[in-house]
Amino acid sequence: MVEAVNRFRPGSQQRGEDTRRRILETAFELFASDGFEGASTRTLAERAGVNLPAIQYYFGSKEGLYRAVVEQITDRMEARVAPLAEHIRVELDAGQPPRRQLVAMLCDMLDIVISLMFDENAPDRDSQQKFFARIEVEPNAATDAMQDSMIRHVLRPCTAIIGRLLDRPPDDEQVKLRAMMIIGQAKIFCGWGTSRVLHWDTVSEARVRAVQTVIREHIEAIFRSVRSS
Amino acid sequence: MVEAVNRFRPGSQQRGEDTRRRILETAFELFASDGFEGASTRTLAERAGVNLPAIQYYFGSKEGLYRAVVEQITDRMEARVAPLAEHIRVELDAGQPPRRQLVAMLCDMLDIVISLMFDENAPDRDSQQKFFARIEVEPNAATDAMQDSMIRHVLRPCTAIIGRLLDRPPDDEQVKLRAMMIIGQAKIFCGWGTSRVLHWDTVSEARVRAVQTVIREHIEAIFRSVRSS
DNA sequence: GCGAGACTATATCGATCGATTGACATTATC
DNA sequence: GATAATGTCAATCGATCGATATAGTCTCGC
Repeated sequence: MVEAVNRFRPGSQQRGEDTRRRILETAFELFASDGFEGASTRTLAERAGVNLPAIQYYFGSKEGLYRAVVEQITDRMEARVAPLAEHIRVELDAGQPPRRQLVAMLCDMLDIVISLMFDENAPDRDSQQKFFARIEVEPNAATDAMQDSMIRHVLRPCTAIIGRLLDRPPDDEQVKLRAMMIIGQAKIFCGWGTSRVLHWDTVSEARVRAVQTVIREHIEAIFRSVRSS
Repeated sequence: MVEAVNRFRPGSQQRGEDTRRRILETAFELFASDGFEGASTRTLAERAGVNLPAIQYYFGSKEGLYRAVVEQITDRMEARVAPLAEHIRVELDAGQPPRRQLVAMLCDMLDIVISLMFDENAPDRDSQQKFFARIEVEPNAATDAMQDSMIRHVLRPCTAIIGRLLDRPPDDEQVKLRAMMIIGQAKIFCGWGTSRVLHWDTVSEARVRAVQTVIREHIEAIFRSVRSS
């Protein structure tokens, strides 16, 4: 079987590009609120204003569309985190930074995570939070890759820093525990945080800074008390 | 239409009681791993070793079964938390406890939450964690009630204590933020915690205590540094 | 302006879902 | 042991799902 040279490329023209983007945006919102199985391709097509076969046309299958959504979020997350992750790696490789700098880098990382949760002036902030909560309960090849990316770009730099702060290897169990707990302080806002407890219908920049300030205080307090044993 | 006086009661006899319990257990595991829409009544009936109509017979509908599962978990959670929640309420009503006692009570509450996540020697610990993560993304009349229960029995006592520690009203935004973050340190273990980062295939009692010890240190460190402003 | 490729529309397929029917088996009660 | 209540069973219904077949429209290069 000879493969055709000029394969057709969905979304290569103007009209198709718009349609493809519209499907992707709607799928992001619908998958976030209803999940992969809960979101039907029919309501998705209707809400996006496209035909039912358009999903198969542009993304191959419903699963392919889900993959595309996850990869988009993963890329967005990596783009925001990667620079700091690289900076941390370089600083730690250069030697032993002073304690104050280690804590500062850890706080900077959590700042970015917080700003990711409350993605400023993004209309899909709510979907973003819901989707982050969903990857915990929808095991998948795509979501697994996203989790790996988050572990590599967020958790691993944190454990590296905390390992230095506690004078323990990065894969030490206590180091991993503390890293997870500190990240958990930010991750809690993916769930019933903003909607049910805090009644934040609008997320102002001041509120995001408030969250970042509090988590900074917690981190600094923790590593002012907890030192290498 | 006259209502019959002697309504039939599914599960009132020995055999039916066993069947009912078997369905409930299997539903707990299946809903936890596959979600409400992902879990089909057919695979559920097959795995529980019962017929397909047995679900409607004992629980009215699939949704009724889901409700029963959620209520069972909610009751289990309330039974573990309620005594301490009441103790905290009484102590705070009596006056202003010393700072040390406030922190101790907060740590005790988190101890219980941790032990709930890692429900010792329970065969369904994995399902428990998954289900706790699911209620964040599966809005429902039943899950909403469970969230309300968790807010009332866990979050509210924590905010009450933290309000005293910071000399602020319990509904102060900074108080609620700190309470959520502290609980988030425990809640993080519902997700990719035990399985992907820590590679805990078995959860020993020592590991649970390790988590409790670390979170105690964090709480004590936070309120050693952060005081009323 | 015409033909090829890019894109959209209608109708429908097979599979699976939750729920129901109606008959049968078991158990309790008198 | 007869009768009614309780529990189980195979068969099937209508609805909805994801995917496809097929035909039509639009756009751009020549």
